Amino acid sequence: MKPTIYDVAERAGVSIATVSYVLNNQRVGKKSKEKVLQAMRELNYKPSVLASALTGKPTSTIGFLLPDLANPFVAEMARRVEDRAHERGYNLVICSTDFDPNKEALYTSLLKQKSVDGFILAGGFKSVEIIKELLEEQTPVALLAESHPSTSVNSVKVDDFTGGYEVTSYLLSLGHRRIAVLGEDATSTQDRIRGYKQALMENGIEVREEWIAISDFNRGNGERLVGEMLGASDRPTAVFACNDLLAIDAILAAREKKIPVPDDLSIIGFDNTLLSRACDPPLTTMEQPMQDMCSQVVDLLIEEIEGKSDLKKRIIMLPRLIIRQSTGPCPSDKG
Amino acid sequence: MKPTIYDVAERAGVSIATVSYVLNNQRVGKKSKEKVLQAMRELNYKPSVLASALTGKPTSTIGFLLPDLANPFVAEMARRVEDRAHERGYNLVICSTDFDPNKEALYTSLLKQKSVDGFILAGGFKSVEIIKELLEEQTPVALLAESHPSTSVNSVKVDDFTGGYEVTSYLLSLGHRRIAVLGEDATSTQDRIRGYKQALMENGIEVREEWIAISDFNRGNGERLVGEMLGASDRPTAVFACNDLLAIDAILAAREKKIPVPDDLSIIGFDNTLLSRACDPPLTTMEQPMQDMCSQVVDLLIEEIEGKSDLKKRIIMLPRLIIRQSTGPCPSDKG
DNA sequence: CTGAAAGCGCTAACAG
DNA sequence: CTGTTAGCGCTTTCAG
Repeated sequence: MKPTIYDVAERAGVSIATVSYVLNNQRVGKKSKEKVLQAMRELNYKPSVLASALTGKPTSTIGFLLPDLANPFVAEMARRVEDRAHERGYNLVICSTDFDPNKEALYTSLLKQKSVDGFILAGGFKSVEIIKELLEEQTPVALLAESHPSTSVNSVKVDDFTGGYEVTSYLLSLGHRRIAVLGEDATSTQDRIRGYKQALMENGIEVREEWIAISDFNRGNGERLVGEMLGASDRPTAVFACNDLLAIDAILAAREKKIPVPDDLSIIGFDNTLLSRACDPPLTTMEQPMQDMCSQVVDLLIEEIEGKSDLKKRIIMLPRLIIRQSTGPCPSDKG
Repeated sequence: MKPTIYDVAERAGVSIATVSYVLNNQRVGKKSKEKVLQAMRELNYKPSVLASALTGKPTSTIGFLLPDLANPFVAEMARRVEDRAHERGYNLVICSTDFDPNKEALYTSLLKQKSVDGFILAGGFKSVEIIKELLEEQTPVALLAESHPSTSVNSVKVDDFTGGYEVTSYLLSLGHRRIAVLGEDATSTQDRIRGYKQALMENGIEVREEWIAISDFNRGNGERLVGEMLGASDRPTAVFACNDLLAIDAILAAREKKIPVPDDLSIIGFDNTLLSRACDPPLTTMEQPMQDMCSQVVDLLIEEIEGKSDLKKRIIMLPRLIIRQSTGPCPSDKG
């Protein structure tokens, strides 16, 4: 069997209390301490987190719910969160929710049973009820790339409205007037679209609802949606995709229809994932300062867990336009 | 406070033992059972996994060590593993090791303290000592996309040798004679390269060591390595990249040097990740049957955890060539 | 079929 | 400074 605190105590010739004290660096005489440490080494003793957690100590484990780990953007984010969490001595239990409130409920419940110290909810977390419930139970929570205006909860995100606005303004500055949007059913998308509409309106351009496409989360759906818009005789000259993956869908759709990018169609993404550099043409995209955002949520959550701070914060970062080769001036347009 | 088994017992007017029995559906009288269930519902009682684990029950948590979650291939794999694990009622604690034996040691040790039921070690797990140690301690382990020939451990992987052999044979069949390889420092790469060499030798083609490049794990390094090979006057007409990410590096390098793909340079990847369809040209690549592999490791591990089977298996799956547009006939060659 | 009670490994008063 | 001891929430003999 694995050695327990009793084995260590016996070997060191002290009581288990003393061992426990050195474990938690409390006041312990130098000599006993050395004996205990020695015994621990000899037995290769590792205290059980379970047992200590049962007495009320934290488990140093964070539940991290995200939409879909297979999405490269999400994965990159997860890695950042993981790194910061590990730096601070926490592990991550990761669950993909697929934007499904049932899974959200299931996983939060399960992980609470496993006594995680808190939750990071990323991307498009659907169920506001669950967030409220966690809050009421005093379970530490922090939202990443998401925020619920009406609830008082820690969150870190990019300013999506501004992002959408700037993307659109950039396309407008290139002369585009017929700009489509492709998004997912997430609050971030909605904000980006609001920014998009705002920019259009400020320039006296009519918003055309048929050019606002919301993809569900099945892969390939985005490609089809863009394909349909491009198939129309009166087609857009630019597509604003609400994330890089969708932008790639748009590129594929254009390639399918033999529409050259960026000559006849400009495509702009969002996120600046690794993909955006790798695809062809390299993607013009809005960068989210992921590294920063991720370490911030982790820190925010841990402050709350460790009780160092009980005031909630909402941190909003500004996205930044990265211009590559998927966008260009609007082709001469007789419409 | 959260309700405990005592609260339920009290409310139901039975002893905690009875409650525990219904929790584990043991023999319990129909009436008491109903009362207990009722009480649980009313209190919204959820048993603590910690407490039950402390008595020797499993935690239903698996430690999943992988090289780097930010790598899209790895992330996709993680998602598959996650799905299967969840289906079977397990959660995943995910840790990225960056091929660093120190991290491997750190995380396995930490997670053992947290009483995970077993480990899945994926990709390029470096430290054989750790694997042996886990085995000796009887900690359930399964390797994914990796195997250690000399140790008796559950594993699921693709036949890398055959993969390398077939990739190379395919390039040879297209007329290529000057084939470079780009890999990472992992055992899978070594096997694939062995297959590559074998194919060359069988065709009486000399192996040129300067065309075997091993990238370290810093991004962009692959691109530079390929760039150097392509810069030489006597350059390869095909590149076999040992994974899709490296293949994209190769594409970028070729683009940089204005070498058209596949006309003047064929590039072939490995893994068939989502990326391979998205990049331009779409990548010819060796597909690993990931879905299958991932559910198999999970099942293998869980069988061991649940003690249903104590014989070890090594499952080897065959990769499959997916031909897309990044490969073509060898350009006429005066060499 | 059900209850009393010991114990899982550790923490934290409380005494000494 | 150190030991005794009572839990933490649950499982599991062992009696009844």
